[in-house]
Amino acid sequence: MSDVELPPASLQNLAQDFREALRHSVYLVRRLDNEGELSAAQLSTLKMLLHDGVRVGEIARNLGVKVPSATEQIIKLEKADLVRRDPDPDDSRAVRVVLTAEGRAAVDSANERRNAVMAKILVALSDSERQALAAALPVIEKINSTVQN
Amino acid sequence: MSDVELPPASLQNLAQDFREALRHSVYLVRRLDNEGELSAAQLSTLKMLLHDGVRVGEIARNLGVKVPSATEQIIKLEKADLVRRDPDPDDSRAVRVVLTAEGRAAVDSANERRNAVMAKILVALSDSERQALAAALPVIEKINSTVQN
DNA sequence: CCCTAACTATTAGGCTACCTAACTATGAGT
DNA sequence: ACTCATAGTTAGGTAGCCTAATAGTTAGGG
Repeated sequence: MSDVELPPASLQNLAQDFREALRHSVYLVRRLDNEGELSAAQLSTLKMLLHDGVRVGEIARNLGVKVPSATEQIIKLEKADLVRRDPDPDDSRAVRVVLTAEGRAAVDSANERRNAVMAKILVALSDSERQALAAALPVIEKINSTVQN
Repeated sequence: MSDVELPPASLQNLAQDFREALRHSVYLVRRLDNEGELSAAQLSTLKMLLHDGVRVGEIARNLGVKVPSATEQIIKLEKADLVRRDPDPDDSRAVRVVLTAEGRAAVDSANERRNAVMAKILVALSDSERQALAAALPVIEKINSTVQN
């Protein structure tokens, strides 16, 4: 390989360290997940629906899963009366998934519970640590958005 | 609830935003996972073994899973000749899991592949973005370490 | 028009990785 | 030596993802 354009070692290190942090974060997410009445996948799905009337395909795309996986989650949520599947008035192939009142309440409650757990962790950090974290979040989201495919 | 000790709204927001970032990162991790010959769980398990002779219970604890889940992974890795299970000389209930030469090679190769993918993403960031990310990683790891339960 | 190609969603079947409960074997304390 | 705790495995179950196959709908070209 050429030595032009070769990313500096620091980039490799950053990649390594970031990957490691993400790996460990998986355990954190898992922990958070036990905290709730809703699974992570279910909560994520419900969150998509806060803007009413979303199609299955759009949900799948936003969640980074295939359409059948989204359908599966939606069916579970429907059985729990958290969502409803309405026909799309404009396209009868499509389905508009909407939150029920219970669904909306469930999102709020699950969100609060999980935020509380997370806040309890964050409160142990110093101001500068919280600042560093806050400053990095947009970057992380930018990175995440590159995966949107 | 009392209004003393109540965390400021910014803490709630940070918790919210961080959770959201983690949620999206799951998709990134999934993407990275398809990049490798080893699954994330397998690679994580192998990584534990870079310090030779680790017990099953310790692996489980480090991976944040229960012992049977660790056993399951180890058996798969053993079938693939990536690890070996040796009796513990000091405690014959215990098992010392050690990497084989192939296992060590597999870790290195999978790591490189994944780092390369990640580096390709990171190279698109600006210097200050990379700095912000780098500055936050220790904080994130600190947060992660609080979960070690 | 209508026929084909593209698209939306569901169903069917399969895999991985996790869990709990029950078991085996060994170790350690009294 | 008996009991209780500890290390690991086995058995059985669940969630969440996938691909392939299917049904129904739309849209565009002859």
